[in-house]
Amino acid sequence: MARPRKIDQITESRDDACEDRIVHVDAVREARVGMPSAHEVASLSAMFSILGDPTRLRIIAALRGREMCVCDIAASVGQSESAVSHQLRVLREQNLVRARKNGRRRYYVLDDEHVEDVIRMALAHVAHEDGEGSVSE
Amino acid sequence: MARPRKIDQITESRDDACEDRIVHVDAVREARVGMPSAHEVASLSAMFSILGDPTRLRIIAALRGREMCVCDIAASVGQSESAVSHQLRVLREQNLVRARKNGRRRYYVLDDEHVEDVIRMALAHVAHEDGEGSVSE
DNA sequence: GATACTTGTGAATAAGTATTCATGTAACGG
DNA sequence: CCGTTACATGAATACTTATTCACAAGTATC
Repeated sequence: MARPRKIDQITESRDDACEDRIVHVDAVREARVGMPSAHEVASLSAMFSILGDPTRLRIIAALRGREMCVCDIAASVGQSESAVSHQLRVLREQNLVRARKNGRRRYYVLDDEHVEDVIRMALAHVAHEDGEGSVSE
Repeated sequence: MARPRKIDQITESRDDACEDRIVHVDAVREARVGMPSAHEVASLSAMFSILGDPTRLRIIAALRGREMCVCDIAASVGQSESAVSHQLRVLREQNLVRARKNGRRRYYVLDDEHVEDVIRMALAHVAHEDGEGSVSE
């Protein structure tokens, strides 16, 4: 009925808490052993959440191999400069982009070489899915 | 002040719309050329959104190399079976997991070899970030 | 068939979030 | 200075979403 909490609490592995019902004890144990740490899960989900927004994804895509000022980014992704600026702050806080100041412009560049790899791999994934025809069914 | 729309409209590239101000015309053109298609952006962001939830991420992590029934997944990720069932439906609809029915149990497996790769790469990224000490500052 | 068990699902709801508007601030030009 | 440009930021708000509760549906067991 409610939604009491979201983050911060579920990052616990609950090894000590009551485990409602377990059918395959060994499978659960293995799953728990192989489970990324709470910190890793938090970092990963934070990163994926950031990439999960179309505007941010476009911003990152636009910045591949290029530095751009805010208004050009806005034009590239088709959003207002204010909206882009808000999202750039999110990306900045996660160290995904970095800004260089030149006059009154601010030129943004990607600050994370791994993110490009992840997106490239995910793009390949999407292309493969489409080719296989198993994307939306 | 408002937030009139979110998806479905911003997926347009707006090549025809008014582009507020453009400083570096060539950079914007290049960015637009290199921009993934609206369909790709939508698919990518949908996939990243799914991975952006800690519970779903844990579910996927638990299912790596293993098939599990719902109650064991719930015990592994530390959530109620209902919550897990809801999330499994999301994962099912995106063809990330697949269910096998056996008696009254339902055994889930990963249905996407690429997702594991993406997560593995992202994990490496997080580990690297931590080592560099540039994750939360 | 009745009952217990496992999972799916719908409604409710609280928390989260992305955009817009308005405004602030720094940099440059007059 | 004063206005303009380029960007940042705070508040407002509409939209999204993850969990919980209650219950339904299917299955095995008695």
